Amino acid sequence: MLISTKGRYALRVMIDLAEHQNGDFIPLREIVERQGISQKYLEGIMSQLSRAGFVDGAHGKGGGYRLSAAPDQYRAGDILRLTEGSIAPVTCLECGARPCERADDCRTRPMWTKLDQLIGDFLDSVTIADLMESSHAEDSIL
Amino acid sequence: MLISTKGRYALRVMIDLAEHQNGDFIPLREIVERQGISQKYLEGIMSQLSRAGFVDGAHGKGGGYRLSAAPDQYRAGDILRLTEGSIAPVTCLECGARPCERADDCRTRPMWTKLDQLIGDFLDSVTIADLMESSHAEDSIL
DNA sequence: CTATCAACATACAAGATTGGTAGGTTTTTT
DNA sequence: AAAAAACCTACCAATCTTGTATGTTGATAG
Repeated sequence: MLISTKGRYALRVMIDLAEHQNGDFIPLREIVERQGISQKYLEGIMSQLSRAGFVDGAHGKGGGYRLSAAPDQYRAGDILRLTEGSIAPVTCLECGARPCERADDCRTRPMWTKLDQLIGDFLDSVTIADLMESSHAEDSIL
Repeated sequence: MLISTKGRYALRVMIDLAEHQNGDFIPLREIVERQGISQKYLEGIMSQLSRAGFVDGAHGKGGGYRLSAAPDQYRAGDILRLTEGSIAPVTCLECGARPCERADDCRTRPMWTKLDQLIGDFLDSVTIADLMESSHAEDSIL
């Protein structure tokens, strides 16, 4: 498994925020009701999205979260890279991994590199706007 | 991480067997020396490859392992599916996963399905022959 | 100024996965 | 009988996953 619930939940929350955006802040409680996700678990994820600037959070009554940009400005790949830490298919390609001493004559490395690009390029080609209910274009990438 | 050491080691062993095949059985000890992998750990992986019929194993002196087919008959995807159990990027797409009750209006499912196909098709397009040292074709897929 | 709402923070934990190790048994050849 | 090598089972420590529990901080309404 490449993508855990953390990344999948993050995407679903971003889509939910996009589909229900009206300028106001949306309290997490509402999202949790619609999506059926543990609120406490989501709080941690939201905190990450908030610190990264993907969403704005507001305290107190009338508070909640809202997107900080238009839905088509968010690439699924970026949201997943943030919440998953890495979306590399093998640990040797993870950002910050100490280089494998066998890398130079590793027969499989070119394959992993290509797969990594394939995955990254695809997930970067999908935006939150592409994932919204309203998005049913004929030329959809999905 | 999609592919653990188990799958990566399995691939490396298969490539090693392909590059050193001469009709004889190759003892695991030799492979371990060349690849720098824990022998005891590898034994478990070899047992899986053997049961699946990907390699032939022979006991006793002069024994060891050898490929049961030509290198171009092995798809990387098949070896990884066997050793990893699944190469689906998300648990909801794993073979045998109980269907998600939200699947029908899941906004992200089409994306995961497409990603799953992308990964599977790519890994099925690569054979052990493609990964051998001798393989340096101009039209290489890698 | 206080009650309430909601984000934000930290600690804990059960269960699964990862990446092995330890110790032995079976089969084949010499 | 001895050696080589596959094969088998059990165990283990560390990490990741998917949360729960228990708060604290900040904003707003009355």
